[in-house]
Amino acid sequence: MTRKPQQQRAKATVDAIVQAGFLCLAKHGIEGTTTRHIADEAGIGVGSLYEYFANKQEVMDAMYQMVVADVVSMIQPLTPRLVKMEIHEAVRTLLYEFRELLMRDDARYLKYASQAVNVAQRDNLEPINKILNDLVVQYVMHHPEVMRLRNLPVMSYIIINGGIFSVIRHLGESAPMLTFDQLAGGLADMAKHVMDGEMRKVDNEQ
Amino acid sequence: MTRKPQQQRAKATVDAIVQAGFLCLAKHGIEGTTTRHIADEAGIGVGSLYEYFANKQEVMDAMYQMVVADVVSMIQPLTPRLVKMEIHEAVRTLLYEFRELLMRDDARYLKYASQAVNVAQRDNLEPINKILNDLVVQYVMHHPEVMRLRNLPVMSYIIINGGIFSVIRHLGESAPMLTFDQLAGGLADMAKHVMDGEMRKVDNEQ
DNA sequence: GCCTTAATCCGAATTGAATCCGAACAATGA
DNA sequence: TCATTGTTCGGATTCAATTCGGATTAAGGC
Repeated sequence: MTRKPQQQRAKATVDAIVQAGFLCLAKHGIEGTTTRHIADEAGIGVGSLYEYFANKQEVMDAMYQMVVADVVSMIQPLTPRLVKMEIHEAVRTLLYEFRELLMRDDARYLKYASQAVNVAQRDNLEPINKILNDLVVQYVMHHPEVMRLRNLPVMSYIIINGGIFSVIRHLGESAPMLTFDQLAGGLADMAKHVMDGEMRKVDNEQ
Repeated sequence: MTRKPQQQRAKATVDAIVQAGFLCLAKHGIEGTTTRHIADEAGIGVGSLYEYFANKQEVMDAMYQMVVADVVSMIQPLTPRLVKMEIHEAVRTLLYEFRELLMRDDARYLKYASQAVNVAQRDNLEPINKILNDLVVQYVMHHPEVMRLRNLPVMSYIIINGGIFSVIRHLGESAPMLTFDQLAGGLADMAKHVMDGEMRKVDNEQ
């Protein structure tokens, strides 16, 4: 029966468990992490873990809550500054803060996020990346005007990764805020805008 | 000791196991799927499963291979048509084909992909989505000219989801093809291009 | 300070799923 | 047909997650 920690030492125990969770995840990976690992790392007995968490998953959930809370409280105080910036600068600033947060404490949040978001890292999205890159290359060959613009690699990387993730996430949503048509149209528009925009940038520099 | 299937019936067994894997995943979710489930669904004994797969993970890997192979062989024959299209049309076409593939056979690939790509669906990225949406709203209030353009929701959705995923994926890569600066700059450029492009579209319609 | 009670901690015992293994059952081919 | 090799099977084993009952410790009233 899981209970709420009331005394000070119990709060410390709960916290130690969550911290140990991050450490173990970093050390052993998500599969290799056992409740005994976590308990040992936290310096407590296995039984104590189950006083406050119904099961291992709840420990993971608590870790997740912590990540989310930290992301939110990273963005919140940043908002007033961000909204006054140019869009370009705002995005960059936010991204660098995000990276800083992920890398903090020996990248513990990043390690968690990598495991949580993306299991298929064991091997490779490589074949898919490859064929999509081939597609881009061939596309460029058929549209010579595109060849002028640089950071094509960057833009493809983002659109490809972002596209795959958005689509999978969207199709899996139970109550999507968007229709698939909107999403697909949006991605298409985005690709077009990026191409036009980059092209224009090149023109202006000439 | 895992072996290669040599006789016809053994090949059928291997195939049945992989197929059963997809069915069980759809039925019980990734956690709820046991080797016995898979074996039962495939109409074989548990032991047989271990003749061809060293462990449960290898079954999952085989499923993954199959998804990847099918994605590749979906794109390959499509390429000649795609490269002749306008970028906008090409992206849309590709996305619709991708969806069709994911939805095929009672969405078996989608169910796999959702589980594989995104564990944290149990609860919510909600807090993060919310704060980011708030950020967008406040941003718009400070930049009234932006207010004119519609499908802001679509564009935010894509940039936010795509951005989060790209960054996590990139930071986790052992041999990244891009620097973080390039990625961040690319995402920022992209946001700018989209804003400019959408704005221009609205202007033209007036 | 002492006692009562609830909170906390513990780790051996239980449970159940993953994996192993050796016997039984087909196929091949001589 | 027999020998050999491939295949299937499900009970036995292993190992991690979870439970449970008792030991230990803090808190508060007297």
